[in-house]
Amino acid sequence: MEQLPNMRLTTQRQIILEELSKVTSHPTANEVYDMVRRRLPRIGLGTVYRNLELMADVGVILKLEVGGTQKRFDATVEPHYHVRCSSCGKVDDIDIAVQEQINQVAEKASNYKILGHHIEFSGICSDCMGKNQETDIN
Amino acid sequence: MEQLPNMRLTTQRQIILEELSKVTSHPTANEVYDMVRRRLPRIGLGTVYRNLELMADVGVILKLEVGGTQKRFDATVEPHYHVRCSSCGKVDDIDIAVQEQINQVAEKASNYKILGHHIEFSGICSDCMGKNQETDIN
DNA sequence: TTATGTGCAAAACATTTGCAGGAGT
DNA sequence: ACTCCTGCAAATGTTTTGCACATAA
Repeated sequence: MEQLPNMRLTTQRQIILEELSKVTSHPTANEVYDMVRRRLPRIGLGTVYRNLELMADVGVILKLEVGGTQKRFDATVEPHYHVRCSSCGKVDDIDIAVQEQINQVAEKASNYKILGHHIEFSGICSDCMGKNQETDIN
Repeated sequence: MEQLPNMRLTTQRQIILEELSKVTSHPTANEVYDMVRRRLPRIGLGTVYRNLELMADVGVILKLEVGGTQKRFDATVEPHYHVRCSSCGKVDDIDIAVQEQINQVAEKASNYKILGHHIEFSGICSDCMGKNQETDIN
């Protein structure tokens, strides 16, 4: 699970990637499934999971393991950071400079061979700011 | 779920907190359950989940939503960062300075009221470094 | 005494997998 | 043709929840 293998170009894969590329909302697998199903009504949820996982392994998309119970996916693979709304669970990009140098700092401070890092901010989005933050915390 | 309510000091809660405080391994709920069960054999897994969640809400412990499928818990509540081994899934602390200032940078770059951030490094731990990294990726 | 907490078991989610038939190359 | 892939459904793994009984305050 690391190199591009004999990976076939199937309709399902094309459409999953197209739909994911259309949005900036970092959808969950189930949300991708819903999006794709409008065009391919007979696609299985398993296929969506298998292909999202596969594309993430190959590096065509990004798998975000952020807070909340579900994994999220992102068609933007360039390194960048995220905010997650503590109230509604929405995830947005944070467009600030990537701190490349902290990998080395972290490597010196640990026994690990550091490969990378991700920053997840938490906060309250402008939508939830208005309504006195209800409940959720998805 | 935010202020200390009429929270009773039960045996279960004391022991869960004691056991979690003994380790630095960021155990999952199930691992805490196993640790606690040695002392309280009849405790239910639901009780462990309920109390870990409750203590995290109140701020006595930290709930880590790092990569992998399970949440992890930490008795150290002071802000600090983590590394996760891409090979075996182990999570360790990374003892580097907390970048307090980036919250403001992020707030300017977004529509969010930023409350905090967490950095998760990924890497290969020294144990996995030796054996040419097997499989897992828990 | 009485509201809160617990154990147990079932339910609810999220994700993975086995398999028989289908489709890229 | 010959793999690899898909749909379907069942299995797995994690977390949550309903309820009757127990217990801290």
